[in-house]
Amino acid sequence: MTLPDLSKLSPDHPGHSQAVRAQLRLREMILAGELPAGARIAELTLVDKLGVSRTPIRTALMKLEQEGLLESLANGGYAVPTFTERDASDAIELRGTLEGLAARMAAERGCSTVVLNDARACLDRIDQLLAQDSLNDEAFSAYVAENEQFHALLAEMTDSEVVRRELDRVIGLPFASPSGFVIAQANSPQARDMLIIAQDQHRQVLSAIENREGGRAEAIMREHSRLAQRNLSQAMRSPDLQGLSTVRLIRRKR
Amino acid sequence: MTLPDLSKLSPDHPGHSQAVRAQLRLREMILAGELPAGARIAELTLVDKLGVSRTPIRTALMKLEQEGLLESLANGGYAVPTFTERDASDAIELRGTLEGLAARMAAERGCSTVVLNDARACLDRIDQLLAQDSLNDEAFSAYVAENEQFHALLAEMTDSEVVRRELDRVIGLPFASPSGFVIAQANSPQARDMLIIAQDQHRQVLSAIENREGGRAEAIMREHSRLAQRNLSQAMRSPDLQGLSTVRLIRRKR
DNA sequence: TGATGCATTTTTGTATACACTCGGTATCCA
DNA sequence: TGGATACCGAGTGTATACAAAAATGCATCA
Repeated sequence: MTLPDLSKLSPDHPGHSQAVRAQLRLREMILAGELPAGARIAELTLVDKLGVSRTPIRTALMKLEQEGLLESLANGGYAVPTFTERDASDAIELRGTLEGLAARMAAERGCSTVVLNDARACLDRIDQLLAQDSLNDEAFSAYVAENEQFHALLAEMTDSEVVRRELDRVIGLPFASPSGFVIAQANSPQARDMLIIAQDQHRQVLSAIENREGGRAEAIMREHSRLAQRNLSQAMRSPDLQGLSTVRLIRRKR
Repeated sequence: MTLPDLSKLSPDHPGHSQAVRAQLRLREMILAGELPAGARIAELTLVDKLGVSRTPIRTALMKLEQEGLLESLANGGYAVPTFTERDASDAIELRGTLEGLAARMAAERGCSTVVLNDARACLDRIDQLLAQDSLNDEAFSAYVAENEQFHALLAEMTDSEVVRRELDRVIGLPFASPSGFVIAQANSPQARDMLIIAQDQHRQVLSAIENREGGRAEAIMREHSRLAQRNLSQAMRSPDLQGLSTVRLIRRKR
């Protein structure tokens, strides 16, 4: 499979403020490896590279630090952190734990039928996508979108602003995204099988929530995140996936 | 018991940057209820109140938003959010879940003997404090400090930067602090008993970690957070604690 | 009387100049 | 030659002026 084209160079993200545009551009630059990992990032160099003044750049840097894509240095300033495979693994485990909490809370407290219906519809669409025995790039992108949608709906089901916010935040962490590494094995022999398993877990967690089985719902979501762990480990070991932007950020052995 | 004096008005927090000082001052103002909940906060009014320019105020506002003490409005600007008792409860549950994760990871992966020794020493100091049958204010403050220290050490035990950062963040959330509501029942009849129970859980989780009993460690920390839930519920129902800054932020019924 | 459009004002977004701190280097003195 | 000090530059912290956008109020018209 040809990897999806991630080379939207310098998209201007119109309609946003300078600060947001700077944030988006910077994120792309970091993910693309354009900024040397570990090296200090001077605001003034970014003024040249991005063509905006220091003020929006400063806000963008602060936002990216809170996203975990930059680390703040002792004497002010920021640097691109170096990530280990373990960092990525921990981020996934963290997400799994919080999604487990969300699922349990949804089950115990109950959640509105409208969200449940949305979730069911979302899973139906995934079923349709998986009906074909091999996924083309287009179907695969659609799967990724629907998958993230389902996980977002799960966060909504908690009916807790605190948990929802935190879950959104953690999903935004580097490597923690629910579909961060599924791309790693897009149409390999086992690829579709993995997606089938994931989808079954989706169905099961939804049924657990509907039946008010809190413990079961939590356990399923935790186990569900192990799929991402497997994908991560596979991506790290597959030579032809080393070019992947997400994978490239991870340094083997600190 | 006389409630601890929280009226350090306008401390200048020397040695910090203007931005940090503004952040600290603003936090105090919010906790003290000086800023009307729900109302929009204009930067210019803060320029007058704090005597610094807009730039450090902006950074302070962003930091406080990420702390959960401010919410950002759709068209820019910030407002003091209104919290419900359920928000506070959710924050505590969230902390319990993450501390459970931390304890389990510490148990499963093992952690350095130095941190374990620090933790043991910390618990010994708590034991000493609890040896007296009634705690004066001083001893009580010391307890709060040691308690937070133990929880901080727990975060360190994970040996995972990702989880440690997230846990630190969640502990900073409004109402989520491990000793957020213990103050609520400082020297009531059951007060010391509660602390005794909490301390026993501290001991048990440490032993679980040492014995590599991940599941047990996790369960203990989750249950441990229920003590905070009980304190919260008690604080909300006790009329003479309504003046407490932490409690005052919570609106009954949204 | 109600709604709509415009003008005014308030508030945030952006650019930039200045201040201050921290490293590095070169120079001077012992 | 070694060490200490002074100077210089790079970079962040802060203040402020200006631009743009949004909210407000008023007046006018249907």
